[in-house]
Amino acid sequence: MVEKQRRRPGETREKLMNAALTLVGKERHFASLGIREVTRQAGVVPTSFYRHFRNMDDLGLQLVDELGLVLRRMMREARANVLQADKLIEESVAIFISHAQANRSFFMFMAQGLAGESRAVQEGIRSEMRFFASELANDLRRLRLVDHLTDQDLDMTADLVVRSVAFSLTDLLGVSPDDDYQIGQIRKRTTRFLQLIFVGAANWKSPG
Amino acid sequence: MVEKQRRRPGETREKLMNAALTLVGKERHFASLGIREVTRQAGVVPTSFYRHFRNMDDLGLQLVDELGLVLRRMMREARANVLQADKLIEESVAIFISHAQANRSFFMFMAQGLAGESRAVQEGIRSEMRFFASELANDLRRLRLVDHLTDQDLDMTADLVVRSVAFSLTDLLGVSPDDDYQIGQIRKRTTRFLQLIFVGAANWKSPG
DNA sequence: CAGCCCTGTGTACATTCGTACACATAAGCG
DNA sequence: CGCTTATGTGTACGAATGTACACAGGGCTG
Repeated sequence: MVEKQRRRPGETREKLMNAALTLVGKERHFASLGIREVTRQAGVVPTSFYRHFRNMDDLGLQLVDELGLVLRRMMREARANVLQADKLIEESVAIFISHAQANRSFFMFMAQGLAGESRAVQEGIRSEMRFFASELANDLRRLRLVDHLTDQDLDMTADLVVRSVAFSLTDLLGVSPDDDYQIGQIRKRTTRFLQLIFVGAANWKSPG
Repeated sequence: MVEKQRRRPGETREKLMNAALTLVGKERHFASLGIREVTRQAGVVPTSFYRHFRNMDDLGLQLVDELGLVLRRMMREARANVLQADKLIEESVAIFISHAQANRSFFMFMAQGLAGESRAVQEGIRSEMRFFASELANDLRRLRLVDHLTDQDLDMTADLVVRSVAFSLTDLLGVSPDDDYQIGQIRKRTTRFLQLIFVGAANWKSPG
């Protein structure tokens, strides 16, 4: 009797994933979310959840996949906008921060997941970061800014860069999105971190 | 009628805090722990919880305080054992890893708390890290290894070091405590990160 | 058009949760 | 000794949770 029109396929699934992200965006930790809570936020009946996910961990894994897309978009934009090596670091950090602001919940989920309770999610996020670092290493190789480094040392440098930026996430997500002053401070600090790392790379001599 | 002998004061409180840590050590996330769960693990009736803590966040805050003690102990040991600057980094990293292994649950709690859901716990852990970084900066100043840096740049360097080491935590806590090979890899990688940072610091010229 | 699958709903239930309350015992203190 | 305070236990209950099951309707394929 209740008339339901057919919605776009996968709509509820999206609603559920967005609901989880929304809750994460509201200071809630993903590990503490429940199925009922998420479906409530999504405006859907609890049992609908099982049509798309086996449990919350499963939903988390699918969020990691989407996170990968977000990161790739960010990488593409950075590649397009950072043309000359001059302001490379400043611009990259700025792009990162702007993406982190625009996808706050996603990045919160990422920061949480690094020490989350699902081993699979943890490994998924770690893997995304590794991929990101290896792409960064490729870009650096291509730009020939640090020509004297071995591949291995370049990988290490890229890894350290990605970690430092990722850690800045926890700073960024700890302040209000409107607090431009604090965000500017974080941007400056992150930039200096990366500059310090690159100075290190420029003067690095492989051990042995 | 049930005869209870008086235990050491604060014993139950310790049991509860240890119970929470134990659960965190078992891949559980602190944010997902419940009062009943913790009291069950502690072998105590649920209502006892309220004799010592207002809620789980409160317990978390008190754990942060204890975490401070653990960190201070580690710092003291590092200061005592790292006498000559020669192997400073290697030894410090080794001491860190050994402490992280010995207090695995504590450090897991710390890694989780950085992106946890209680703002107060988050801020507490961040504050411990700031303190740690400032102590490290003092030590570096005292050792006069990086004499040309301004105080501000030295603080930045120490901050980056602490962050890098903290991030290594998530690596470390992701592998089995018995997997000596992987742990060795993490130790080497962390060591090289710090070396890279110090090379950067040694060649750093303050902007402006 | 008939049938099936996919997706969403409603109901149901045992389990778990947080917490309130009353009570018991031991310690400290006058 | 008697009183207060701190700490622990037992019972209780309303609310929330995960999930099982039966059902409904639209879309696709035959």
